[in-house]
Amino acid sequence: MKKDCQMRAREYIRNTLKQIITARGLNWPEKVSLEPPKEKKFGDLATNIALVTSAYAKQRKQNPRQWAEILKDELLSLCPELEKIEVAGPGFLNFFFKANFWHEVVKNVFKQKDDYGSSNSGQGKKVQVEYVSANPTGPLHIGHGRGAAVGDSLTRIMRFTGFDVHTEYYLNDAGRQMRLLGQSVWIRYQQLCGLSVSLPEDCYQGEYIKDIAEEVLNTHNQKLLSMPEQDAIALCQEKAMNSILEGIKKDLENFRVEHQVWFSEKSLVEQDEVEKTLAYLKDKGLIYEQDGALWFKTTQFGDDKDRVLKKSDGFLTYFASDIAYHKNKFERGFDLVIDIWGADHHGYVPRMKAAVQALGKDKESLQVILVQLVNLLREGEPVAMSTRAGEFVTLAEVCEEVGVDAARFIFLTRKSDSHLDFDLEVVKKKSLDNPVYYVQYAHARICSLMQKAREKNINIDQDMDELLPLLNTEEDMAILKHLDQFSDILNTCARTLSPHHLSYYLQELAGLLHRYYTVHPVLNAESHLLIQARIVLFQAVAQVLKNGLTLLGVSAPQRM
RNA sequence: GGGCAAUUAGCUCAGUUGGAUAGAGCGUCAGCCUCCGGAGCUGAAGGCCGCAGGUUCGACUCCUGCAUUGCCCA
Repeated sequence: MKKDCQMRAREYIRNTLKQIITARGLNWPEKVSLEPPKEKKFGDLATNIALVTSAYAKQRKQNPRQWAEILKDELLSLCPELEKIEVAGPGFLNFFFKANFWHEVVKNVFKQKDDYGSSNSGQGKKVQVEYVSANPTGPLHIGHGRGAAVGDSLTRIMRFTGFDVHTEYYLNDAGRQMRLLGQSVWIRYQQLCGLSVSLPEDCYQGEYIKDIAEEVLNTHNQKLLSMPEQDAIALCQEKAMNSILEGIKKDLENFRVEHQVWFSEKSLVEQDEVEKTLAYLKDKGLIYEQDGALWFKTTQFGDDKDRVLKKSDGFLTYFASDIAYHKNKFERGFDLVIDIWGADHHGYVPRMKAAVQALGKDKESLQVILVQLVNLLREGEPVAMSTRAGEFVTLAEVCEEVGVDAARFIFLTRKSDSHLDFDLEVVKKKSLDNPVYYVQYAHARICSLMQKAREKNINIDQDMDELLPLLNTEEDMAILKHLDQFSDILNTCARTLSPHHLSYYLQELAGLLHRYYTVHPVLNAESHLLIQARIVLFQAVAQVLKNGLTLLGVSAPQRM
């Protein structure tokens, strides 16, 4: 995969700079920056090299600016691709490239099409992303949706940037919660059969429990009443889990989220993997017994206190099976394991990292992304949400009301770590309160223009090398340079495990397009060549918008 | 009582290896339709980046303390 022009530019300058620096007996400083500056008046690329090496200049009785002037002259004589270099501020060097350098980006977009922006930065590194993993005790709510969007988009981006990503959903199908679920359905079932039993407070209260009980009644009539209670509860439990799981899978599919593997906690227990893991840790001398319980010395790896793996009543803790699960993950050969958790589980991170180290892995090979809980509002007023009381708005209901595109885009327009107010009325609004429409509109607008061009029989019959030089206005350059940064942004998203940078990039690109559109006529441009040149530019923008939206899991509509 | 995070414009939020005059949208105010989609564009006003110290050529960014908020654990 080719490096993009931005990177090529950077390499180009860096190599030459390095020559100049080392020829003077200086080392290449680690802290040097060579990046596109925020403001375009500072050039296409800027470096602080003269500041970072100011000690050298001081020795020779020069201030950083004088030193920068010397570097400038040498660079200009060595770099024909440069239009000019300016020395600015305390001693920054600002580089300006020639226009034809930026025209190349359009060719690259057309060459690579749906692959434009992709790279091999990940070098095929084997990565697992485990996300959502909600207990199958009720429908997904909006908080799960946020984790789903982040996990899915991150997966798409990392695959696009050269990682070998595998997705997984961990199914907690073996604990107290599941027994409670069976219990809840069993009681509702008995009530439907006319028995006067009441639902204990710690049971699941939601309406969906009644629906499941009714399904049980429909298939089995009153047969369960004559069964041993344990069997009846077990039957209810299985029925409930399957029914809820089916709903979860449907909701995720509707949300455009795919898990390749559904990993059962129960299977770990049944295949003795938890016991084997305990034995493994015991072998390493990391386990001791106290007060009738088994403890894991997580403090050896930086946790604040040791943790219980098996309680005095003989039951294994969730932590025990989680360690077994992560052991299993690493045995499957993943170089990097990414867990996406609700932020309320943050206290769990140190002990899980401790476990990973006890398994002989670097603690960095587990990355936990914490997703803050979502605050659901309607016109600024909080919407009551309590799983226990069964009052909550499900993800499916939210998607129904605001649309999958809008919901996903909102989730992916904030860093996952920060609190999110999700106001149904705002997200529903088709205005800039909700930038998804702004970006999609840019794409639809281009498509509509292209349609019109076809109707007018306008064809591209000229060579690119004839057309591209006509893209020479300030607005042209702004778009070209922005298109060129696409793969950089994707690499940033992958490196920092945060897809939201892409969302901001797309909003900026859409903004540049809308601005261009009002300033420059396309199909009504003054010459036939100019019309073609601008069509080509617009097609390139549409392609990048589409690539970016696809990576967010948001549609790129032709019409709106 | 400990721990983790957050605190940036009236509101919602970006700012990820420490860089130049801290950005965007909404909202407010003022403009742009004989012309390709006005779900758009242009401009203005709006800031002690929670507070106080420290590190250095330079701090919204890193360190320490404090305040407020949220969550987790006892």
